Amino acid sequence: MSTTTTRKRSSISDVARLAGVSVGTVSNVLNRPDRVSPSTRERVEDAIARLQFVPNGSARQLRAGTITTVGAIVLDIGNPFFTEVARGIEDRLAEDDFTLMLASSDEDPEREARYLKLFEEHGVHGVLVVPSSDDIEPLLELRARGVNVVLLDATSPVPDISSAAVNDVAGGQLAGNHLVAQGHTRIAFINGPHSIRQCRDRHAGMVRALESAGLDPSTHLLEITAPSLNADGGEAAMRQILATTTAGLDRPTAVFCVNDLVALGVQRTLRKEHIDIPGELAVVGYDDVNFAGELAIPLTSVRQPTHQLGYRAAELLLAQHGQGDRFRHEQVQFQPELVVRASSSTT
Amino acid sequence: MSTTTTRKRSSISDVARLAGVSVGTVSNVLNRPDRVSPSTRERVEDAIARLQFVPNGSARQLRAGTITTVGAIVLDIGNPFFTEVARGIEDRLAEDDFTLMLASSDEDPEREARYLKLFEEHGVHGVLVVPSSDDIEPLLELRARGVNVVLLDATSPVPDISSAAVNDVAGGQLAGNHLVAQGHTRIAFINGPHSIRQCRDRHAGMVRALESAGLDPSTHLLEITAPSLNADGGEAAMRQILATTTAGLDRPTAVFCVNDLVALGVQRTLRKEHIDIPGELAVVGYDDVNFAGELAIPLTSVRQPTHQLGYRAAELLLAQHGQGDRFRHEQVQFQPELVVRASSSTT
DNA sequence: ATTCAGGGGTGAATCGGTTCATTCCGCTGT
DNA sequence: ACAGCGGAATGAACCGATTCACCCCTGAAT
Repeated sequence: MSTTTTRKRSSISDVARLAGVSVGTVSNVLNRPDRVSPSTRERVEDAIARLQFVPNGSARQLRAGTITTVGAIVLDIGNPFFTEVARGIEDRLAEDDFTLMLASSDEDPEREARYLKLFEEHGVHGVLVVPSSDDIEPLLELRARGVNVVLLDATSPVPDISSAAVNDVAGGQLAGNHLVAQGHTRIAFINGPHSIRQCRDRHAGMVRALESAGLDPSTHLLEITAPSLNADGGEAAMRQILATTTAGLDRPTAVFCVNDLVALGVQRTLRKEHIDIPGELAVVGYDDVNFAGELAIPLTSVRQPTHQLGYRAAELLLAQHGQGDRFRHEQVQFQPELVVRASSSTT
Repeated sequence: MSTTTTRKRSSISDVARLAGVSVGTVSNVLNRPDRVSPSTRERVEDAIARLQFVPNGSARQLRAGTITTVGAIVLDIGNPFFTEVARGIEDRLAEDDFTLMLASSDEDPEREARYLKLFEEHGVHGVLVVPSSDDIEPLLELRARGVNVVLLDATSPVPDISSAAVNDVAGGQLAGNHLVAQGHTRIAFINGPHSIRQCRDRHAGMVRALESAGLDPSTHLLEITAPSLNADGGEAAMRQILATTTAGLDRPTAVFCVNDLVALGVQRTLRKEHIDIPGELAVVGYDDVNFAGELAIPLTSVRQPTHQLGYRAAELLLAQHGQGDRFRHEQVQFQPELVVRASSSTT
């Protein structure tokens, strides 16, 4: 049983004293054991064990500079899409013995900035960021200060920064084409703020789909901004649509949701209101999260290669190691894929 | 536009030189602005801005000791239960301007140990841990070395460590009583390894429910260990049950799943195999995650106060601040609640 | 015997902040 | 004119590791 008293952390010099060697030797035991004779090494290791010595990471890092931690900031940790991406990141990092620190910005640039500062102050090797706004200037500055930066689920507007993303315009277009093909001409889009690129792009894709079908978006597309990008936000937005439109008249016959959590809220609302899916209202989501296929009405959704996205982004980050300005940055883009299920298909 | 060259981080003495003051003054501007005359303060702030100075967290922490970061280690970041708990933690921490570093142990004690070490080396203020095994000795040692520790979703076996948990025996019992009341006498339990307390306790609760109904668990309860505690694990376990039992004979008429992700996998499997829920097989999950009520067959589940759990745990951690050994530790326990839906109810 | 090589170990300098005893300076009161 | 005072600024010591120039010693080579 360990003691219950809180004693001060012991330092490398405590170990050195107890083992009867110099601090330099202890440091060598820690970092280059082969440079130390077996007998002294054992003495030192004994002392380490006896004192329960744990090296002070701050001191080590202060002197040595580099470190094997990377930070990641995603928009919403409650969204399975992002946790799957995080899993992909972790898997790639683990291959090089790096560890991940995960944080959620909740789409708030201020929170994002706070975490970036935290990461930078602690000297992470790099950061993977899903930007919560278009202003990537802070990220460029961060990079200029020596922190590797890779944009995640975003495409870099400048060539000298790497990014991994999924084509969201194509995703929106897939959804739009599908709905149009199903004969819908009044479509609602429950979206997030256009300050978020993903939202803007998916909207653009939807617009493009309508236009290429000869439908004027300004009359055939109704965009609603959800108060939050989760199930509750979806419910609120759906209720707003129901409250401001009349069935059979101006009410949309299909609703496209910016993600599956929103779609979940929409389905919940429609069930409570006894509105038939897809008969009265077709529903399409985005992300194809794990439960999408098992919902009361299995959800049509746009699938993204989540794990791959995270994995590749981490790879881009690790590749920059030590390359400095010489590194050839890459903008990787994956393609989404439509998974059609009962929520939008009349057959 | 920022420059594209990677320059070295500037330090406090660079700022001091540029502003024409001493390093001490710069430090004061940073930490106690009121001790500095407005004119010098402005000069220093100018210099900071011009150099894009970001204080080195390692150095600061090395000298100052304390810090406002806490670490949390959960079993599976892909499980909405844990992300909701994390949200609760974050909310409480934010009130005191602390920030959260989140990590996932994947139920692997070794990964847990790695993250604990990482957190300790970086001198976090404390850690919240969902233990991946019963051996909390490492955590006690960690505490003895001065890191505050609170057990999350676990009850401390020793009185001098705080914890916040939900009564899992009661949860298992709720599920068991319900299934028995519905007339089931052959029940399968898709569980995780008993090295995880939650799994053990839920099992104990189920056993207790059967016994109090006069049913011998050894013949009426079939426990299967899922290879992983997610949808894929649930699917594998369910297929194993189907492969080793015969409908109408020894096949269970109800299956209790250790969490909702597993239940999701079970539902998926049963749908593919055209087995009716709850007619041929009733399904009960655990956690009542956001999508539980919207599944094809709405899922009966044991609800836990996730947000509250995280919030309270964080509170317990923050309360220990500076109290040292004098602190009166607390073992908080919440009660779960059964939410009955169509997946287990014949009415 | 002398030189040399090199393994093993030493300890002071260093990283970039915080802290605090000390100095500096301008102003008031007598 | 001078002691006294207090706000502002200084700069050296310190936190705990890493690093590296240097020393010691033993055994091999000349």
